[in-house]
Amino acid sequence: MNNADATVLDETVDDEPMTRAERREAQTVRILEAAKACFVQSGFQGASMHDICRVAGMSPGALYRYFPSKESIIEAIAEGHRRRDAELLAECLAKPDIVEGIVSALMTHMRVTHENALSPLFTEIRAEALRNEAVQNSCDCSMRQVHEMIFARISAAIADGRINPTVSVETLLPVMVSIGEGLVLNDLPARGVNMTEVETMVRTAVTANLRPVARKPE
Amino acid sequence: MNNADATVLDETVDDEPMTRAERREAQTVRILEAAKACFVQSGFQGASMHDICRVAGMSPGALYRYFPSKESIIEAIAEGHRRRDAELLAECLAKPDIVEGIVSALMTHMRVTHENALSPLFTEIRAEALRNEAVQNSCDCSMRQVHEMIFARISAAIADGRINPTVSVETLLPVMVSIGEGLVLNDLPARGVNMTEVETMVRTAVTANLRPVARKPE
DNA sequence: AAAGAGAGAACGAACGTTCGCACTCATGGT
DNA sequence: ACCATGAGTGCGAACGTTCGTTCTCTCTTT
Repeated sequence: MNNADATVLDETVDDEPMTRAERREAQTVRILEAAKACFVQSGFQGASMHDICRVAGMSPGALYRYFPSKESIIEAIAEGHRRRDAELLAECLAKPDIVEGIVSALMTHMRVTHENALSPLFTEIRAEALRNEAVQNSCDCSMRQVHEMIFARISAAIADGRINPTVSVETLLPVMVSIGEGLVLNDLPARGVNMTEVETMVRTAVTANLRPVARKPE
Repeated sequence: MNNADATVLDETVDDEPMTRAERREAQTVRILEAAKACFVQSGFQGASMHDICRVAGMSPGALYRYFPSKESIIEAIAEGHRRRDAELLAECLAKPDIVEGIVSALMTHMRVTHENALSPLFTEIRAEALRNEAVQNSCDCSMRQVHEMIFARISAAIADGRINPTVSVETLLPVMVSIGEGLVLNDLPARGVNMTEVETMVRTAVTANLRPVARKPE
């Protein structure tokens, strides 16, 4: 937080009165958004509570009514991140064709991350997970969910003879997830890479490794 | 640096006398190794100079004779990392077959990173690059070198008709580098993933996207 | 004697957090 | 319909701690 962006988060001026609970929820979101902005700019350890207070437009005393510590804010952000990721993935994997499901999961993840400029936050969370146990658990949980979802679909496809992968599922899964992480972290759209071509590459790679078996129409 | 590992870096007891320059070099290395250990455990921002001093077995006054600031230590580490990566890559890419060159570059990078437990440090450097300009430059420089090396080889192979890639080189490069980063960051060997199978997957994916053209023996 | 290397107390700044106090507002007894 | 009440909310100074760094002094080497 080097620069003096004392400008506060967009002050949504709504005259309509809020209940206590509504206001509380709104303030919580406000703090989390401010914290995300600060963490992206300075890192979890580099951003100070005073920074977050300034961006959120409230005093330390007020902020501490909503979160008991800096760490609890970090955990809330990591957890929110995890939840959204899981939802997104489940949606994409719902496609009937498994290759298309995986390709769309990868591409959508990249697109959404880029559109919301989440790649730095993701990088930060990944580093923090190395030493913060709560964040670590959040990441592990996320990873486990992803694995379970894809594992179920791939195992079924293998059993049905719809695909004939080059290697075992135990290898297939972590490698594909790692590749996805690499693609997301690098924020290729921001670097002007042609996303249509990326999709071609991804589809080619996934297809080559899953080796879908041609099925005759019933 | 929560735990009280006052134990100092392995005190290499060498009785043979050293020249001033030799001792200076040895102390510099000693500090860098201590710093790496602290940074891996607590992050660049989380590790304190006192932590580094304790692990290096010297006082703050002594340490500051070698590095003018904490940031200069971080920069030295990032730069050293970059240099070693570039050397390693150049070595692997020297293989005559371009597919095998890329595959071995990826696999070697993963193996070396795992053997030296560098994945956490790499994660840390990547996060720090988001806000530290010097580290950012170091990473950019590394990335540029990698791109140039692979670009030269791929372009030549295309011009010779030895490969016929699915997409343009401009997409091929960043995607392959991103995938490599994802694989390295995730430290698959540490998670018990079968590296032979990983190699199969990587080779399949690279081959499918580069599409080497079969050549008749001359 | 001059310069290099090391020790460790000490510095000001900044950190996460707490405290005391003022204000707001939903609520229930009248 | 009213206002007394108490919990909810906000402020900002202040706390104790820890941070990166500096200083002064003492040895060691040339």
